[in-house]
Amino acid sequence: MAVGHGARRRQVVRAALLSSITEVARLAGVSIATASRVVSEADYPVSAHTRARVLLAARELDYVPNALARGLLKSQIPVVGVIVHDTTDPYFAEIVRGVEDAAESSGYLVITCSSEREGAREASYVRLLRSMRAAGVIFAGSGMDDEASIEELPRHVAALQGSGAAVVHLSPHALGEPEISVDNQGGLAAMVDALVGLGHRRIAFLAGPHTLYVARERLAGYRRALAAAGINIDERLIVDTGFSAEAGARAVDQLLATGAKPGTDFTAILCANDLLALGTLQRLHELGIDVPDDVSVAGFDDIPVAQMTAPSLSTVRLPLREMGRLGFKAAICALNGEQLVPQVLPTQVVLRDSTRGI
Amino acid sequence: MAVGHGARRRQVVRAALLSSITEVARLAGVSIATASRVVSEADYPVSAHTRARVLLAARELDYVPNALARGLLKSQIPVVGVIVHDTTDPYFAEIVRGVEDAAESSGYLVITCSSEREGAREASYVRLLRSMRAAGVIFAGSGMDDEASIEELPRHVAALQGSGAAVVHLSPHALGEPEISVDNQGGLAAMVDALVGLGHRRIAFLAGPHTLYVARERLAGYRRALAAAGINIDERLIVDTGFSAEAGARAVDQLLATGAKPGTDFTAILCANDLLALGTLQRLHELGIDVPDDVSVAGFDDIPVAQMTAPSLSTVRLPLREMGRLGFKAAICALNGEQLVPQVLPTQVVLRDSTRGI
DNA sequence: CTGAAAGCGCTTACAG
DNA sequence: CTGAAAGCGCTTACAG
Repeated sequence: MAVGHGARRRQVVRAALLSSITEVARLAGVSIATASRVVSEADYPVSAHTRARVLLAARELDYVPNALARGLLKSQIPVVGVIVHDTTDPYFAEIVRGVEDAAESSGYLVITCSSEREGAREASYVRLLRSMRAAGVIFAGSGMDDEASIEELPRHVAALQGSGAAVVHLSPHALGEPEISVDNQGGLAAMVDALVGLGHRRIAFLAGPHTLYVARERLAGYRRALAAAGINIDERLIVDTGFSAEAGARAVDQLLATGAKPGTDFTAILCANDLLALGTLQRLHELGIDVPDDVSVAGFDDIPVAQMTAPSLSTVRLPLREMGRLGFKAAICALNGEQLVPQVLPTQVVLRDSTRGI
Repeated sequence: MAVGHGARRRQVVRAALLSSITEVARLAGVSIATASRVVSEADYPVSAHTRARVLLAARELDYVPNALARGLLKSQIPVVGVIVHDTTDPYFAEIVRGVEDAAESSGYLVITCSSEREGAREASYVRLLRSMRAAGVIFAGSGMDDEASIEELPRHVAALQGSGAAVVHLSPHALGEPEISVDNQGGLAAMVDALVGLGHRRIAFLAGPHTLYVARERLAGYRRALAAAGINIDERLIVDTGFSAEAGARAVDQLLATGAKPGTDFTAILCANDLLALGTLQRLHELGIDVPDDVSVAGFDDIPVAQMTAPSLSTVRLPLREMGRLGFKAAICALNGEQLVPQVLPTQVVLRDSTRGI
C-alpha cells in the first residue's frame, strides 16, 4: 500500500517536472514545431490526425505551456497590472473588481499592486511589472508628487509604452489626461449645489490629502461651487486630511477644536471621500452630535457601505466598477494599436438620510 | 523645438528597447557573463573597476533585467499568488493587505486572484500561476466542492508543489490541514457562549453557504455550543445563506416569513460573517425592529466596518492581517525547504452595542 | 502539411 | 578575476 502510494506520487511529480513541449512532441511522435502549432492554437495547418495525437499526448502529460518561455519570445506576458493606493479601500476594491470582470476569460491575468500611497513603492511595482514585460498597467489612483513619482516612475512608464505595453490612467496625474475618468470637480460642485439647495451656507470641507490630484480637484469643485453661489469661503472650515475613516474622526476633533460650533458656524460637513464621511459619522455619534439634526454629513464615491451606515450616507455616486471595466477594455484597445479617446464618466448626487434641509 | 523633442523622445524609446544585458556588456566593454555577475548581484568575484563600469552602463541604458528570461532559467519567477473568493469583501482585503505587508521589499510580487467563489475560475487562475511558474500560491479562502475544485485544481497544485513552489492554505479545504488558520468552530462557539451568558436561549443562525468549509465549521460551532449549554436546536432558526450583506437582508425576510417573531421566537441573530450581520442590521432598521432592544445581532470576523455601523457590531475578532502576514512568511519558509508546522491563531469575542442581555 | 534551426535574454558550470 | 558556450522552453521564418 505504502509503496503503491509512493510510486503514484512519484509519477505525478514526474509528469509535472517533464511536461515541456519537447516531451509532448516525443510522446506524440512529431517535431516540436508541430506540437507547438497544435498546443499554442496557432491557425497553422496541421492534419487532423496529427493534431489529435498531440492533444492526447498533452493531456496525458498534464502539459501546461511555460508562459515565461513564450513571454520571452514575444517580449510580453499576458498580465495586466492594476496599481491602487490601498487594497482595503472599497473605492479601489470596486475598481479592481471591474477590471477583473472585464478581464474574465480574456486570457489576461490581473495583478493588483498596492502602493500604500508611497511613490517609491508605486515606482518599484511598476519596475517589477516592467521586468516581467507586463502587457499593460492601469493606474487606478491619481498621481503623487514625491520624488520617486517624478524621477523613477516616468522612466518605467516610458519604457513600458516604448515596448508596446498599454498604460491607462483612471485618475488625473502629472503626465496628462486620464483615458478613463470622472469629473471630480464637477461632481463635488454638484454636491455643494445640492447642500446649498437644502439651505446650507456654512459647509465645512474635509479635503483629503493635498498631495493627491483627485483631492485637489475635489477641493477646486468645492471652491468653485461656493463662489458660484455667492458664498464667502471660510478657510477655517477647510481641513486637510488623509483619506481614511480615522482621518475623518480626527478632522472632526480638529474642526471642533477651532471653536467652531456645529449648527451655527457650520451646518454641514462635506467630505472628499466616503471613508472620511464614515469616520465623521462615527465620531459625531460618539460626541452625541446628531446627524442630520445637528449637522448634515455628505461623502463622495458611493462605496457600498455608504448605504449601510446609520444614518445612510448622502454622497456622490461614481461608476467605480464601470471605470475598472472600461479601463481594462481601453488597455486591450491600446494593445491592438487603437488610438484611445479620453472618456469622462458621469457622476450623480445621491441624497440619503445623513443630510436634511435647514 | 519640435525636432529636438522628437529626437529626445526617440532616444528614450531606443534605450527602452535595447536595454538587454548584451547592450550593457557592450557599453561596458565586458562579456555578458561578467555583466550578468554584476547586475544579478551574485556573490561572484568581479574587480571593483569592472563592476563600476558595468553599473554605470546599466544606469546609462536604464537597464531592467528581463524577469522572464531569468525565470525561464530558474523555472521560477518571484511571484506569489493569493487566491481570494472576492476582492471587495473586507475579510479578504485585510488578509491580502497582510500578505502585501509581509512581502514588502522581499523581492516578491504579490498577485491577487479573485475566484468569485467559482471553482472553475479558481482552477483557471491556479493554472495561470502554474504556467507563469509562480514561486508560491496562498489560498486565502476555504475550499469548494464543485467539479473543478476536485478534478482540475488538485492537479495544478500537485504540479506546482512538484516543481518546488510553496502552497499555503489559510482556511480549511479538502486536501488537509491549513498551514495557518483560525479555530472557526471554537470562535463561533465562544460567541454562542457569550450570547447564552447574556441570557439568550433562542438564537437564530445565518449560516453562510454550506458549500464552503469555513461556513460548515462555523455551523458546527453553533451546534456544539448550544448542545453544550443544554439548549435544544431549532432547525427552523438556521438559515442557509450566501456571505454578502444582501444575503443577510434576504435571510432576515426569510426568517420572518416563517412566522418567527423577534423577541419571542428568537432573541438574537448570530451571523456566520460580518457582511451578513451588516445586511441584517440594515434590514432590521428598515423594518423598524430595534437592535439591540428588540433583538441582538452578532457577526463573525471583525472587519473594519464592524466598528462603524450603528449600533456598532458585536463580533468575533479574527487576526486577518496577521493571517496574511504569516501566510506569506510560511510560503517563504516552504521555499527555503523548511517543514511547516500548522499554526492555529486565537480568536476573540468582542461585544459592542448590537447585543445586550435579556 | 511537416520539420530543422535560429534565437528571445539570461545564468552558470567550465576553462583559462 | 574574466569569458566562451550551452541551454532554459518556446515560436517562427524557411525549406521541403
